[in-house]
Amino acid sequence: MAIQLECEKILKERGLRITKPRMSILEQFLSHPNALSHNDIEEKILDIDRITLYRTLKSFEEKGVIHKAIDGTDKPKYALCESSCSEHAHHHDSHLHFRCDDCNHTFCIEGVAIPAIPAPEGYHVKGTDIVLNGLCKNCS
Amino acid sequence: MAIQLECEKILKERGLRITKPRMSILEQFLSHPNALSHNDIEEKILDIDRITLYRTLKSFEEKGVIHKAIDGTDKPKYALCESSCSEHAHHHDSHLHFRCDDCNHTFCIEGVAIPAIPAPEGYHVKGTDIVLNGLCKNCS
DNA sequence: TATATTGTTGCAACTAAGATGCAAAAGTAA
DNA sequence: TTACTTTTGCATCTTAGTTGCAACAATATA
Ligand SMILES: [Mn+2]
Ligand SMILES: [Mn+2]
Ligand SMILES: [Zn+2]
Ligand SMILES: [Zn+2]
Repeated sequence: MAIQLECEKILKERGLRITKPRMSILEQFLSHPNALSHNDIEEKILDIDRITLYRTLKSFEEKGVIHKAIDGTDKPKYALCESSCSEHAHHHDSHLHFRCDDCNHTFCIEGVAIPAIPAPEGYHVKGTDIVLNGLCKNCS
Repeated sequence: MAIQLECEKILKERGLRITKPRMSILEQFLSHPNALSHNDIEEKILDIDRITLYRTLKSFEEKGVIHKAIDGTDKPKYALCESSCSEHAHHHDSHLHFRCDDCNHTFCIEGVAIPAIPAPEGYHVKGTDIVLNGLCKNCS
């Protein structure tokens, strides 16, 4: 499917109006395999206000279009959600993230089972986030 | 051992001069079981310049006194290192962190083995960070 | 296809986080 | 006590993120 059409489809499905900034931002996510920071996007789309970008990322996250990819750095990064995610629930509890030491890109890794970590004495575990680091496919 | 003496000992061991700000900051780490953010410390020690705090945290980290505790939030938190850590190497690769959903405190968890995560196809894994969340001992 | 309605954008203005240069002050060793 | 070196605190700057608001754009519906 053409990338434009796919963007429109996603925005419509999540009840977001189709606007120029949203289309270009979403296009960035669809055309990059790695998670993107606010800054990454700002550098790629020059004709967009940074406040709009903040707000777009926030509403994308709220509507289940993107999710924060925890990668151990201080700069938040965002990545596309699975199509099953919605305003009400994100459904990728069990995927992990990989940060490349060389290119510094962060990737969502689907299809690797998250092991159950034995709960430390006295703690009640509800969730597990795993961040791997090392060399990505390109940098190996 | 008196807490003052312990602070002095740690600073001397790591080749850091004993100064008033360093003593009070280190005292905070020794007297709290949870990881502390810049802000946590600033609120507790009122007579210290925030720039000095930034620089102290940085040199503590460089000298192996504290380490960054990855906890999935955007605010960096720091926790005491094991005594085996040094300027040249941190030796707590294999401990994990727990963030409490209720009190928002982050704890280092020693003594829970970090499982080997199967490496995703094409990636070369060098390290694993695990962050658990749920309820801590106090909040359970 | 024009209009009403509502959501979105971009700007200004603000707050918070963090870094750097530098002179004065403090710690250490002789 | 002095000489040497590190550390501190201040001023200043940069970057990150938030909020209020008027103008504007997207959609619905007549
Ligand atoms: Mn992800
Ligand atoms: Mn730790
Ligand atoms: Zn890479
Ligand atoms: Zn708690």
